[in-house]
Amino acid sequence: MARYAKEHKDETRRRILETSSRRLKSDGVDGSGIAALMADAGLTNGAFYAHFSSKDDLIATVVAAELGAQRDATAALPPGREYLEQLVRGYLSVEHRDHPEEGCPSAALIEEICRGGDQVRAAYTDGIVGFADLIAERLDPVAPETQRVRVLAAFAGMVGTLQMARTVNDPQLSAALLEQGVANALDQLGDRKG
Amino acid sequence: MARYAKEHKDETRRRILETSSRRLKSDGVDGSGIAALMADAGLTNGAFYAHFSSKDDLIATVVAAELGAQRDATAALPPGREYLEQLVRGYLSVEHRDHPEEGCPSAALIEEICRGGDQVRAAYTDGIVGFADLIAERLDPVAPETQRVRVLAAFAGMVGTLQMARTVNDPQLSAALLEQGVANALDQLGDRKG
DNA sequence: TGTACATCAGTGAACGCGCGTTCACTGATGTAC
DNA sequence: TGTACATCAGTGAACGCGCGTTCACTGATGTAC
Repeated sequence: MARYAKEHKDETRRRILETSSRRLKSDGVDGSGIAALMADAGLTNGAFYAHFSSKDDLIATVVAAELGAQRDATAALPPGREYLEQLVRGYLSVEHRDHPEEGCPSAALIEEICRGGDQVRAAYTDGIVGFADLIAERLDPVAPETQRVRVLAAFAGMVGTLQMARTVNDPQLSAALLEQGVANALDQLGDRKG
Repeated sequence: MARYAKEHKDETRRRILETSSRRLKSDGVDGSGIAALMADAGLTNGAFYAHFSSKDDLIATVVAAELGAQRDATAALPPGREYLEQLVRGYLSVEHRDHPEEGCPSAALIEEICRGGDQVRAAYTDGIVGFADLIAERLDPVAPETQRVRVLAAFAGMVGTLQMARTVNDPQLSAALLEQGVANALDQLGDRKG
C-alpha cells in the first residue's frame, strides 16, 4: 500500500528539525529562510510544507524539541553536588559562547521567541518550566516547587550573561564576564536561603 | 546661501533617531523596515539616505544613542545608598516588561546586535562599558575598575531576567521572575566582596 | 518691495532580490496479480 | 518471476509581497539685485 515505511518520512522530519535547529540558533529566525533550512537537510523548499504547516509551526516545534533535549541532557548528568557546577561552567564557557549553533536555544533565540506568536511562546514557556523543574527537583526533592522561580531566575541570568559575552567585541572583557557569571550563578543556586 | 538653517536637518535626524529607537526596540531590527521607520518620523523612505548611509549605520547610531541616554539617565539619579535599588526595581518592573519600546536597548536588541556587523557591536561595547563604568564609579570611587565586570555581569543577569519575564506566557510566573531577579541583582551589587 | 534664481530636504516610483507559500508535476518505490 | 499500477515524498517554478537602496524630480525657502 504505502510506498515507503512511515519511518522514512519521520526520519526526514527529524533531519529537518536537527539541521534547522542549528541554523536557527546561528542565524536567527528572520535570518534563516525556508530554502536555506531545507537545503541544510538536503531538500528543496517545496518539501517543507509536507512536514510543517508554516514557518511558525517549525519554530514552535524546534523550540519545544530543543528545550526538551536540554532537559534530557541535564537529566542524564550524574546527580551529586558537583553536577550543578559542571552545568554552570559548561554553560558560561568560551566554547558555548563561540558555538551558538550547538548551544542553548534561550540564549540564541529568546528575543525572537518573545516577539513570536502565541504558539511559539507557549512552547517556550512549557519547555523552560520543564527544564527548571527538573533542576528544582534535584535541588530540593522535598519541596521542588519552591525552587522553580529561583532556578528560572538564575538560569535567566546565565542567558543574559552569555548573550552579553557573545556581543561585546573585547575578548578579555567577554571572558571576564563569563567568569563573573559563573560565580553569580553558583551563588544563586547555592545553599543560602532563597 | 543655505535654504534652511542647519538646525532644520539636525532636528529631522534627531526625530528619526527618536522614533526609530522606539520601533526598533518594539519590533526588532529585522521587523522594522526603512519605510515604516521613516513614516514614524513623518517622512518617506527616500529621505532616509540623506541622514544615514545605510540601515546598519542607523542601527549603530541608535545603539550608541540609546546606551548614552541610559547612562545619562542613571547619572542624573541622586547618589546615595538607595539609588541602586531604585534602578534595579525600575528595571525589573512590570512597567518596563510591558513597554520595551521605552525601555532598555540591551533587553530588546542584544541578540540582533550580536548577529550584527562590527560597527554595531563596537557601538554596543563602547556604550555598555560606559554605562557600567558610571555605576562602577558610584559603587567604588576609589577603585572603580575592579567593579566594571561585577556591574556588567549583574546587569547582564537583569537583561536576561527581563527577557525571560517578557517571553513566558504565564503572568504570575513572569512577575515572580522579576521579583526574584531584583533579589539576585541587589545581592550581586551589594557590599559582599565581589 | 518685487522678482528671478539657486539651494537642497524631502518625494515617491523603480531597481533587483529573497521571502513564505502554493502547486502541478516527477519518479522511485512497494503492491497486485 | 515479470509487468502494470497506485502511492506520495520530494521537485522546482511561480505567486505576491516587502525589503534596502537609488535616483530623477519637486517645491518651499532664503538670497541677490
